[in-house]
Amino acid sequence: MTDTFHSSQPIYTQLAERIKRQILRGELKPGDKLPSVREMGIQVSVNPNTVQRTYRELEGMGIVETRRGQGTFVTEEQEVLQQMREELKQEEISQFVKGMHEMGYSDQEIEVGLQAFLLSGKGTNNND
Amino acid sequence: MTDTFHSSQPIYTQLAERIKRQILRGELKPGDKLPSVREMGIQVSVNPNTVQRTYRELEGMGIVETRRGQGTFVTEEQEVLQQMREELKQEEISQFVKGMHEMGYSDQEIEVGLQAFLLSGKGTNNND
Amino acid sequence: MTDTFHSSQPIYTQLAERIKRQILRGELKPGDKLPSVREMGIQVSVNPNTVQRTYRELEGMGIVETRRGQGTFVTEEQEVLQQMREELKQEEISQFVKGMHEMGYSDQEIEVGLQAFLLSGKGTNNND
Amino acid sequence: MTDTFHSSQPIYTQLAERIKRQILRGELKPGDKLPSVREMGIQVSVNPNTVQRTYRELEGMGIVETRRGQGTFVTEEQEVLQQMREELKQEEISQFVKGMHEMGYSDQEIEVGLQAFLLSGKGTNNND
DNA sequence: GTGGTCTAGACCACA
DNA sequence: GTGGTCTAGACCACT
Repeated sequence: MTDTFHSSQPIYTQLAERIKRQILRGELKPGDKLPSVREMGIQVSVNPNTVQRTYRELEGMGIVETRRGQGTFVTEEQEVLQQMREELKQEEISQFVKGMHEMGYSDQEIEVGLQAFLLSGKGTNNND
Repeated sequence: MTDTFHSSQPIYTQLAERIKRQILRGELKPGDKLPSVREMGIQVSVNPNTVQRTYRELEGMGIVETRRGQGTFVTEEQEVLQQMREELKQEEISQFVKGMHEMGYSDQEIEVGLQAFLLSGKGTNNND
Repeated sequence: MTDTFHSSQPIYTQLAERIKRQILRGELKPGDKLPSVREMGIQVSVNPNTVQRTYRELEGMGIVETRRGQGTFVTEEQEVLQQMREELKQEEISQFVKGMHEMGYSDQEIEVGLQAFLLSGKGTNNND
Repeated sequence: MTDTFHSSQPIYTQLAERIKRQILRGELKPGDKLPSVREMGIQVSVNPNTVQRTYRELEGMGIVETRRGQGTFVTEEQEVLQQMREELKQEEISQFVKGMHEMGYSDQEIEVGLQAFLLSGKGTNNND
């Protein structure tokens, strides 16, 4: 995770997405402390101000909570996390479809292709 | 397009994928000349030898043709390009599903989510 | 086997041919391990990268299989080896005829000469 | 032609063969002067004594003639050259067949393969 | 100019 | 150890 950022989205948005994914992946659990803005700035080689902005955004969504003098923590409110999970799913799907469209695949190709792939069992994660 | 390469895949593979996508997107059309190995090497800031390996790989798949002293060109054989299109679709879907699984989404969530998204018309590309 | 390479063909091609011949001669049997790229590089006094390209080429033809950290092995797939045998026969014949033409022998001289030679029994390998 | 010698045959034999081929190819014509033993020794990077021996052998076969103080010349006697042509044909065929046998090809495979090749017209030298 | 080959040398991943 | 990748730099062949 020492990469830099690539897409045309603002960096703070990308960083927020990345943190959301880490939460979903379980790399960050409810109640966990996020790295300090300075620390995170170094880790992802980004200006601490940008990290600050990211944390503010996430706080606005209720995903993290800032406690003065202690740091920033992943919320323990399941409801919020659940909602985030749903929203991120939408975003991922949206991005995926957009990318496929750009490469000229039709909605039908995408849907049929996905179904075929899932049925073929190449994914093997039928539940979680 | 001055980025560098990121995943753990070899550069020549990533570059090949990128070129395939450019063909699908229509940024490179059948018969078009690709940048020379040296030129492309500068563009993506890798060694010309690495670019050449990419071109050789693509040539092996029949996607490009090289003409000594002239350059490397996108094939005009529709059949080959068609096959590439299918293969790339599979790859994209596979990567997408893999990523979703990593974030804890089940096959069903993915499929239902996709269908809902497509039906909602947010994609608006029903054909191409 | 300490010779170097001579014709105007690229070294990696000549080395591949040499290995194919060794397989046909039975000096290398299906399942046998080839010398490591470095070892072979020393044996034939070429750069290990050149040897690797040879191995990669042979792997592309299905003639050898490489196992990371273990080495490169002659395939055990008889079908592939059989096909290789046929192709190499064509190549040998082609080269022979080409050489004879260069020395001014006509097709007829070649064919009649060969038949006479085989009938005379000087070869004594009517079967194998 | 700056190569060295490779097979297990004595060098003077190989050199003699090479010169015979040059005559057949027309690179050396009847009456032409061969390089001096010293000169030839340098050209093929071989000891002049070895060249001397080669010339002696060729002279024994009547293929070249040595004229004191002038040098060594290709004979102008067509009969001798004709005979050499026949003998060389035999040798070439013999070597070819021997090589094919070593790789496990049967007489029949060789003959059928040759006929097929000549008929396919890939050689295109039906006369000379 | 173009692609093609080869080398020397470095570093990585797998076992 | 093994193969795999990548670089830098050289030289060749084609046009």
